[in-house]
Amino acid sequence: MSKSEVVELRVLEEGGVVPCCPPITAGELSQADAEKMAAMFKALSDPVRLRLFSKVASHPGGEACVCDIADVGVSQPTVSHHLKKLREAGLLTSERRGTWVYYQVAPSVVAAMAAMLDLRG
Amino acid sequence: MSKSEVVELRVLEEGGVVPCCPPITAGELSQADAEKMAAMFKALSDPVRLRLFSKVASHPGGEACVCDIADVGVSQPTVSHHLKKLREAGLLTSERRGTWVYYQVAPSVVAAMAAMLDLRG
DNA sequence: TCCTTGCTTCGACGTCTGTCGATACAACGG
DNA sequence: CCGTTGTATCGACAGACGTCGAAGCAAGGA
Repeated sequence: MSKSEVVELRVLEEGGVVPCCPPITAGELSQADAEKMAAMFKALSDPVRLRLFSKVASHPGGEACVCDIADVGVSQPTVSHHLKKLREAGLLTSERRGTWVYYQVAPSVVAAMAAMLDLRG
Repeated sequence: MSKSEVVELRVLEEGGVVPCCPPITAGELSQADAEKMAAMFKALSDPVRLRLFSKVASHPGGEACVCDIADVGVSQPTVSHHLKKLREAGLLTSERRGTWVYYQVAPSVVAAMAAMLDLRG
């Protein structure tokens, strides 16, 4: 990474899904699209984050309390750090309910990835 | 990353496609699967690499000479460095023909990504 | 009001990464 | 041969990243 700017991935706009980027095989990516896609892939480029994401995604109801998914082999502050990264990338959303914080997969995230990979069928 | 091991992504075996990992939403990822998938996403987590990959993928014939794709805003050694990373991740293959080196998208890479995202049609 | 539990933030640390210029290597043409 | 052009490797450096323990904040119970 040469820049330290935060590139936020917009896969959701109010009212519906907005594809974040053109398919990766459809032509040369613009600088801006490349940065958006890279931010998304980067968020998934760590084994711990991937496991956290898949734990949330596969949890009944599509959401999970931090305490349900925290057992991924690193300390609790590190789990929190990775969940924050996933939040910032727009892949997860979080909500406090009483004592616990619940994480959900942001809607249409997987569909947005599918669009990038040109798998709209 | 805490470890420095090289995790090689095997999307191709002799004779056919072998899905690298289970779908990301199908259940909790094993440590090993998470590392393989992370390696693939990591290779695509840089804007320069993403642009190089898309240039190769969208080039007529599915392959491109380095000289055709090298204009991505960084120096020639840096381009070479990124192409090497994409090769090591199993996303691109390369072949020297005379003076020039041609890069191709490794077959079934995109399909392997689709399997991860559970988009099997 | 205190203590306990769940989660986040802070500060520090070693390691990995992207970048470059310089240099080396490969293939070809004179 | 030697020079030229295309590509890869080397060595160095600044910045980003993953990790941890310590400390902070939020919510609820005694």
